[in-house]
Amino acid sequence: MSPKNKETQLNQPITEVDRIIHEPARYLIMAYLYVVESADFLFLLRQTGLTKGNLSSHLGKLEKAGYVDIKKKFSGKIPQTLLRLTRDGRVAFDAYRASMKKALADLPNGRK
Amino acid sequence: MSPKNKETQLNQPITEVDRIIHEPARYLIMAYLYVVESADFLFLLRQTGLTKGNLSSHLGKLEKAGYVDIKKKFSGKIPQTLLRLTRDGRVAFDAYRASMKKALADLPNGRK
DNA sequence: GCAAACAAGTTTGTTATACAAACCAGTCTG
DNA sequence: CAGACTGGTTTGTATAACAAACTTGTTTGC
Repeated sequence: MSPKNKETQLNQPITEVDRIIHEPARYLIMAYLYVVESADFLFLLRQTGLTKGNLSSHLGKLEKAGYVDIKKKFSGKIPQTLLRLTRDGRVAFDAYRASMKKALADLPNGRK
Repeated sequence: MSPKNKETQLNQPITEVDRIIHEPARYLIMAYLYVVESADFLFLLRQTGLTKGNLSSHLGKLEKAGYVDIKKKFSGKIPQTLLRLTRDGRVAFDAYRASMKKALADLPNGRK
């Protein structure tokens, strides 16, 4: 009924993973903000390859989660949206990466 | 307009990640099948902590993706559902883990 | 021997999500 | 000054995850 090894019990950090960051598009956005500190909408648009609508809505979610700070300015007469990771965002991103690494590591090998 | 570092260009393996496996519940299911080779529905139910409905539907998706093989038997008079990873499933799982590890590694450090 | 409880799942319904397409306000250009 | 372009936001749709309700059959209590 049960498998041979009744003791099998995996660590399950993956079930508690931060869903906000787990979404690949948002991971990517956060990864960019993580390394560049601050960027504008169009930079992220180009780099991530997302559509504008998508980028906008993911940024909205990240803002709502408190992970990014959105500031709207004018650069001359042109509106410009400036994005940066908040401290919380940086912390959450580090935590996500650590927890995923842990989930991905240490799996017994199983059999072929 | 753009951030200071115009060269910034991350590897973006994360955008091509296998969405079937990326879902934590399914990752967990596959991880169990990966190590135990074969298990029944109730074993997975207990181990994963998913509800029956959820487990059933995730298994359905994994089957449709060709990642798990579902066999229904009777154990005496009691119906029993036997699950195992297919070869494709094992390969995909390995690939997913490799690709996520890569995405999680090598991020420049950014600034505080 | 039949009613109620249980086993092993599946189906259904709700809520949320990702995504692209359409839209919009304002600016620049020929 | 008409049309194209910038820099986005809003809207619509299809999928998804999840829990709750249901189903088919079996076992147990009375």
